[in-house]
Amino acid sequence: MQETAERVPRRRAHTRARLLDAAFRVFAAKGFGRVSIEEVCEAAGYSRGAFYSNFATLDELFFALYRQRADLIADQVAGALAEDGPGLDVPAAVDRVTAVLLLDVDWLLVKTDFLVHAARDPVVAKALLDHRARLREAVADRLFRARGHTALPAVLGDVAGAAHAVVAAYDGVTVQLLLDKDVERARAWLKQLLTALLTDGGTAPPTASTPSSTR
Amino acid sequence: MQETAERVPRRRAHTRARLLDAAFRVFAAKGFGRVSIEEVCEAAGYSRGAFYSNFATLDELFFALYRQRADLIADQVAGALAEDGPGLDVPAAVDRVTAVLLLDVDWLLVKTDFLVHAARDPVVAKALLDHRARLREAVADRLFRARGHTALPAVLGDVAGAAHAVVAAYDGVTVQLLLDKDVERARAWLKQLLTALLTDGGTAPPTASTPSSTR
DNA sequence: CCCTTTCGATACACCGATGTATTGGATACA
DNA sequence: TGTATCCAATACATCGGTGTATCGAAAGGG
Repeated sequence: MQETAERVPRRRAHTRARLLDAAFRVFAAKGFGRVSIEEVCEAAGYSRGAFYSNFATLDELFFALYRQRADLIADQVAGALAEDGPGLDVPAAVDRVTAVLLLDVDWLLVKTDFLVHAARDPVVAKALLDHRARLREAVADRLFRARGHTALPAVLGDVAGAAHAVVAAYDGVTVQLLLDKDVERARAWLKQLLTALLTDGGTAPPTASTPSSTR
Repeated sequence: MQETAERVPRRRAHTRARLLDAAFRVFAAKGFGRVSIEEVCEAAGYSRGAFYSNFATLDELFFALYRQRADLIADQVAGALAEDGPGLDVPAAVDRVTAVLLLDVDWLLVKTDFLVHAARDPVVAKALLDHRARLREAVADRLFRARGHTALPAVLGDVAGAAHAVVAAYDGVTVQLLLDKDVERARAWLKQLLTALLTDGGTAPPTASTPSSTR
């Protein structure tokens, strides 16, 4: 509790924010399924009264938490994608995006928990699908603007198909990262995958050696 | 309890098997985090005594369950990969493998639950990484045997790199499948992705139209 | 066919978490 | 400053799940 002289505009908002932050930490550490309301409150420095005053259920808090962080990430990605002119090179954009996407393993943990949760609740699934669609559209727009500078492989179909592939690659790399916790390797690997997907054939192995065999 | 006259060699094995089957159903339906020991026992038609006689904890059962099913799938995949001669075409193998891999959404649900579980327990993570490594090796062997018939894109590096990419693609498609539950689409999409990854550039868009834009 | 061993059912004691109802103190507004 | 409102803390009743200890019955071996 080290908020020195932090002005509180309306304490409700403050409480809510602290609960969300605490929830993130606790969820990341133990997983949604193994967390009790009490634990979240304790981590936030509140009693259960505060929780029930702000949320009806743990699920509701989880949903709010996901929405908050996901929107934040989406903005960062959009920013990274818009960062350069209309038609510049894809590899640079790939670099910036991978830097943003694979930053925080804790977020990936929470995100995957949320996926598992969404997979069993159609309403939540809808929300997640919407979020993913927005991300894909941002990617597709970017690819569309870069089209002509870098030709896409025909196998993927149109630009939307390529965007789909980008997201799939991201998800795939995430899984491996969750297990080996090697962020740098994951980032290099994602770059390589995206390069393989977005450029034609054996054009340019940019740098990095293959993420080795065994691991 | 309709086991008519089923001979029981040693009932312990039978009980264990039924518990595992029940666990699979219950885990798939509600998610590991939301399942109690009692629920599993009830679904299996046993009392908690049977459970504690066979397992020490729910985690242990979950681990056993994963191992059982994962080995089974691994065998099926190995079979699908070995099915044709030394150097035949990759696309055919891709078809057979996707048919095996994306068969059962329930299994994907349980598998993802297990991933989330493993991501927070190094011992379990190790087991899962080993299993994935075995799968990758099977794929790599197959690709190695096909090498020369179908050239791999240079961006992926060696055969092991390509195998890595195959698994990543599988994982990526799985995520989308868990949300939209559209197995056919997922299968088509995985084929397309693998084709894009394993063949050079704009060779041959085999059939299927791109999995559409918006969804 | 009996006797031993093994396995699963039942009963019990024990938390830990939940949700609600109530209370006291802070906050905003006049 | 006084007052009405809002919000989080506390107390309480309850429930579902856990693990253990005990018991009865089925299996298997002689």
